[in-house]
Amino acid sequence: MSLQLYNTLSGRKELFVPLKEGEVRMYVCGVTVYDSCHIGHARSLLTFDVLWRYLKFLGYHVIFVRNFTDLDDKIIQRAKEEKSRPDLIAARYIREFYRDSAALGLLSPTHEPKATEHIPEIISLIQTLEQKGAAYRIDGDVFFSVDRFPGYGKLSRRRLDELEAGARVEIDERKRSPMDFALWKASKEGEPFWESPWGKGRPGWHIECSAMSTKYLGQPFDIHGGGHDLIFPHHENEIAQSEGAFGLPFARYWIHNGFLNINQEKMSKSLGNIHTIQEILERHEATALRCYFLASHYRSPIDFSEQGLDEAEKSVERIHETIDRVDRSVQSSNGSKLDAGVLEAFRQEMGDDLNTPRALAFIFEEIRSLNRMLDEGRVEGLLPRVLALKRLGEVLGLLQQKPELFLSRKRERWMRSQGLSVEAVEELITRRDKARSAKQWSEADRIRTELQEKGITLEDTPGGTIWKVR
RNA sequence: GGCGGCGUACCCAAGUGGUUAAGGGAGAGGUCUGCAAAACCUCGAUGCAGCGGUUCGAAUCCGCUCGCCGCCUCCA
Repeated sequence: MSLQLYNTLSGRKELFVPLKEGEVRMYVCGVTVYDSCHIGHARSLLTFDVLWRYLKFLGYHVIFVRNFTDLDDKIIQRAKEEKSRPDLIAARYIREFYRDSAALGLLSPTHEPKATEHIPEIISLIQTLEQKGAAYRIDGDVFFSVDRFPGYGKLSRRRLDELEAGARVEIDERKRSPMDFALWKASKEGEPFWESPWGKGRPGWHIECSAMSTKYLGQPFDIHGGGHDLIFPHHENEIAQSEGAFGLPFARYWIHNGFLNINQEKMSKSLGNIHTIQEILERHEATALRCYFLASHYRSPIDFSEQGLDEAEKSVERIHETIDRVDRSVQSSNGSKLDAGVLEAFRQEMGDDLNTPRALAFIFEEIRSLNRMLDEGRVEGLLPRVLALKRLGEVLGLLQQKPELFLSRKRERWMRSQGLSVEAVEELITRRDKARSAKQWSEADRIRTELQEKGITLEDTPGGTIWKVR
């Protein structure tokens, strides 16, 4: 089954064919480490985590690079505010990033380069641009000259004259053209700096991605991704730098995830509507957040809501419940094959520009079908389908933990928040069981009601009474 | 001003020319159960912002109108 991906560069879905057969080289813009990551970052991270997992599922060897921007104005600003140092600020938020990343269940990329560790490559790239006449220096600054790159604007579909007409940014009068951007910035007193042919300074924002992507992936490489907001100017500038320097295409497929809004507004510090990943994961399972995002197409904007997250949590719980039910009732035998039809149906949906909502819909159809088989006691042919389903769950990152672990974590969080103890609950259940055996239904129901008021639901199954929260 | 996107049931959300408009959550009825819960079954949009048009046929294409949003500035 083929994979079609929407390429921002062409503005349409294209058949994905990697440059080198069987191998995919992919670069995604990571975060600037000046503050905690929020759920908008989470959406982008999860989008490309799923793309990576899916490419591997298709059998590709994937080299995945995601950078850290560990030096820029915002980090310097933050350091000043805290009377700290930029490198310490960056180190702190990189640590936080790794913690969030683990909590979200992200697979680690092949490489996670930092801008500060690639200064020689950056300097060398700027020198190449200077030699080509695409860059010019003013005092200790070096700028890219957009007029020297005829393709400027091809990614964001803008023309230079339109950009200039609409430019609202305060223009640095020294620049030759208003859209020229900094490749290298002379450092001011007290700012971090590196020695360079242009004096003490530091890289501009865009140049690091050009330097690092090419170092690890070569040029051209297959996929370049990031948030929708990066199309202009960041990715446009990356193209200008890399193609301007080497005269080769830069990245072949440009993939951008849609934005996440809060109450139809962008998340921003000034609006005070930022939800950090950490904050959300205190109240919800990471799997629920993942499922919530997967229920929308990655390019569509999402208007974030906790209600939506609650609904997603219920639906993902159903997947876990079903698989747990299968695990409890069907003898697993080794050597079982994965059901080819299930895998193929999944590829069909995902192959259409990662249509995860449809892939998810298919999974729920399978869930219903499997439950019916179990209800009816028809277990022949069930195992291959369950194994295939588990595989799909892994590719989407939904089934990273065993179902019983998902259920018990949810239970623990509830018990902790309500100040309940497992022993007390199980004691009550034992008493109810005794009452039930004696057919003392009113006493049994009284205990069940008591537990229900504490958010605990009982299920009397043939194998005994099990309990769930909320 | 320029460029782009969106408006589908109570809520979320697929579907971009052709049999009965996915899926999830909520709701109603039923099977099962001591009663429940879970699971399963059934039922929920003669209609896809509105109005015109093209077509044998449109949620899907075209035009207009209304409403909402993003980018053009640091931003996932």
